[in-house]
Amino acid sequence: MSPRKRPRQSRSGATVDAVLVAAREALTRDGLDGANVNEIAARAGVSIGSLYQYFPSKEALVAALIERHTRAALDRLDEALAASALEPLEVAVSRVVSAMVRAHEAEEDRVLARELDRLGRLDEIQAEVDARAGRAIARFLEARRPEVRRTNIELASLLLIRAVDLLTHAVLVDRPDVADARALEVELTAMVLGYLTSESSG
Amino acid sequence: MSPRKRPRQSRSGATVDAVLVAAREALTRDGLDGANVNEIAARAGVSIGSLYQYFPSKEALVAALIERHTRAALDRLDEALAASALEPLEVAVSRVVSAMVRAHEAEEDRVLARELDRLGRLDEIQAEVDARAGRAIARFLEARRPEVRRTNIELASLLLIRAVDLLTHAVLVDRPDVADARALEVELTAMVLGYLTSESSG
Amino acid sequence: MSPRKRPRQSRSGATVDAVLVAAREALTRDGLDGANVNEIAARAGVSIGSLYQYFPSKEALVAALIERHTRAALDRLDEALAASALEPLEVAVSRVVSAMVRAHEAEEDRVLARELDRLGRLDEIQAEVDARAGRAIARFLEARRPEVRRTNIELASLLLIRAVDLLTHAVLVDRPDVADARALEVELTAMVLGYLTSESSG
Amino acid sequence: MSPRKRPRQSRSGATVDAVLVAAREALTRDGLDGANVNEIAARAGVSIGSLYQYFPSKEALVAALIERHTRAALDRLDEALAASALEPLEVAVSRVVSAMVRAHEAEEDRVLARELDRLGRLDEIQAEVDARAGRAIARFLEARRPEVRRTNIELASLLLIRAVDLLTHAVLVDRPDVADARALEVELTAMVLGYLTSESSG
DNA sequence: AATGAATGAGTCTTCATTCAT
DNA sequence: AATGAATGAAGACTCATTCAT
Repeated sequence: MSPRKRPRQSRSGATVDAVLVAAREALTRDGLDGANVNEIAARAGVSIGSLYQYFPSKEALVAALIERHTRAALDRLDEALAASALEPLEVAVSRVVSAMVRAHEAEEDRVLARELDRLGRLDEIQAEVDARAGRAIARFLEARRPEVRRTNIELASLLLIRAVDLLTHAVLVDRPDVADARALEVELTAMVLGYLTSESSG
Repeated sequence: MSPRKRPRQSRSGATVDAVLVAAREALTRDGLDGANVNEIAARAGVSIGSLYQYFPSKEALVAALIERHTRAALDRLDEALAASALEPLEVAVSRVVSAMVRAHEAEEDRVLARELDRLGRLDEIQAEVDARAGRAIARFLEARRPEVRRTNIELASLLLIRAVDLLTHAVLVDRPDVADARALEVELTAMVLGYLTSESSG
Repeated sequence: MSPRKRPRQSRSGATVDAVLVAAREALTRDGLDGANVNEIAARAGVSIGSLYQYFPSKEALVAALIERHTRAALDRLDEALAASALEPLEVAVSRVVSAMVRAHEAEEDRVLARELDRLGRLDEIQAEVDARAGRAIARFLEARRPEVRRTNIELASLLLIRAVDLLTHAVLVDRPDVADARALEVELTAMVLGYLTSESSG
Repeated sequence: MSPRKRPRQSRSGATVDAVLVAAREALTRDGLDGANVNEIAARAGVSIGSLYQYFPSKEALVAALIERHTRAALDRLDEALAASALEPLEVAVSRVVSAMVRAHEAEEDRVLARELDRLGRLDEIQAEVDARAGRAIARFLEARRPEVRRTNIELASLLLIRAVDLLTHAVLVDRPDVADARALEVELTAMVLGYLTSESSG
């Protein structure tokens, strides 16, 4: 299920990279089902046989793609959280939101992730990502109490992660006419702060 | 794109309905590309020929499905907004959020809509829905000033619509272990209220 | 195999005619296989059920079409032959050639006939037509001996019928840029006369 | 329209040939629409996937067939014309007619070409063939003046090409009972000679 | 290790024909 | 007699994957 072999030679590394680049392009353009493995191989300048040497199935190829990019996004989140540990809440939230919005400049990831929803495979990766991001955000929220008034930290973490992620996509990709990244950051920061500091009426 | 013919005999209505039901199930389960038109017909207890008599392509079938359910959701939103016109902001937001969360009981719609993103066709439907929902929410927000402090009403409307919609899906469908509809409503209400009443720091 | 019923009422006659007209148009435009019986019925303003009441199969429909138009062409040939019985050979040939070229103004017939080659059904009609036209031409040639020097009258008749027919089509339909009907008649007359009066060198 | 890829391994040549042979048979027997690509592949002992690797559509397959055989016929015509350049007209015509009649031993070509009339694609091939053959015949006729009395050389060339071609088909394929190739050659030679040397009465 | 030819199950769609109303 | 809804066999084409070279 994981790539059949770890690249051992620079040639292999180059091959794997070329395939991944071509695959990202194809997946982003044509979607999960629309993408054509033979075409990906051709665009990568690699024979279909070689591609299957490194990725034993289409699914494995896509999983590798997701994994690579998701981890990068997670690292950025961790960084932003660490960097703003000592800042006031407003500043910290603003920074983290900004980092997440900026991550969408590598927008293909989102498209890919959305495509992948249907692949059982993703669930594993997604679950791991959720867990790691959730833990990081949760730790942040706990540390900010009682300024942060939310009580269900797990739920709050999930909502925040998803809200920033999905809304960034919804605006920057689907409705770029309505706002740019800067305006979006302001609003999202307001939303997150408002949410964190408002009283539960449940 | 639209049904090929209007049913004129009583048989046809039943045929169309059976197809739509089977299609919804299949699309929700297998996605746009995964769904098999022949299988849909079979499950509907209808010949493939009959299916194509009413829906001249797979795309038309899905579009019909989306349209039907999207309009229903819009109607529910309008109702909730009208019903809470005289209520305090907290109550009104709570009601509207609740209505939108409940709309997700017909959750397939969202899955379908997501599938349809790749079909140019949807853009028309989606754009119309956005416009209508956006206008309704915008009117609501304007009427609540200055209690509502957001200034970019168009952007705020879009974010609210999407936030409630996408987060409901993210929780109830993807992570039902984290919260139920009731808990979700509380949090979303907090988020929306917090967002609407917090100060812009942009 | 022949139309299921003879039209007995004026309504039926009108129905049959409407179908035949629509069928001719469709066949000419789309070819034998391309033509769509359901569409023919629709264009004729007749239900598909009614169409099948009068023509029990697509084949029967096409056969009826061919038959009707082929007989008309044959009649024109007979006429031309009769009318020029007392004329000198040059004049007679010119007239007959002219009549056959003009017959192509109802050009659909040729397209139809060509399409029909593949239908076993046509063989019967075509054979009958060949026989009748062949006999008429043969009689004409026999009567013109010894000015007409051809000895294999059956073969000569077949060649003449086909030559005029096929070449008229080849020029007027496929290469209308090369010559018009008038120029074509001159050449065909020369060809036929040259052929009839040249010596066999076999 | 042209083969999708050039065969690079020895296997492929065999595949392409096998497909072409099976296709010719099927097309000749069932016509353009009647022929079944899956069946052609099966008969060729080749997977349907392989067939589509070399011929990306049914149309491309037929076009390849036509092209291959049409060019061969053209070459035979050129040869015959060159070989009889110094002969008396009677001999030259007899030779050329004979060559063209013999070309119909690969008779399927004509059937195929007729089928292809409806495919726009053929027009290109056919136009090129017409032009090349027309030029060759025209040159021949010009060189034989004033023994050849025709004045509209372009028209005469077209008529001769088509007459020999179409009549050969009409007799040898449709009515083999009426004459064999030898008898046909005699008559066609008489027709062509008679046509070329008779006076225009236009 | 790489190549790319070959495979064939799977899918959408069409259309001649039937038959209940 | 007419209608038109329903039928379903059939066929063109795609693409993930295998394997001989």
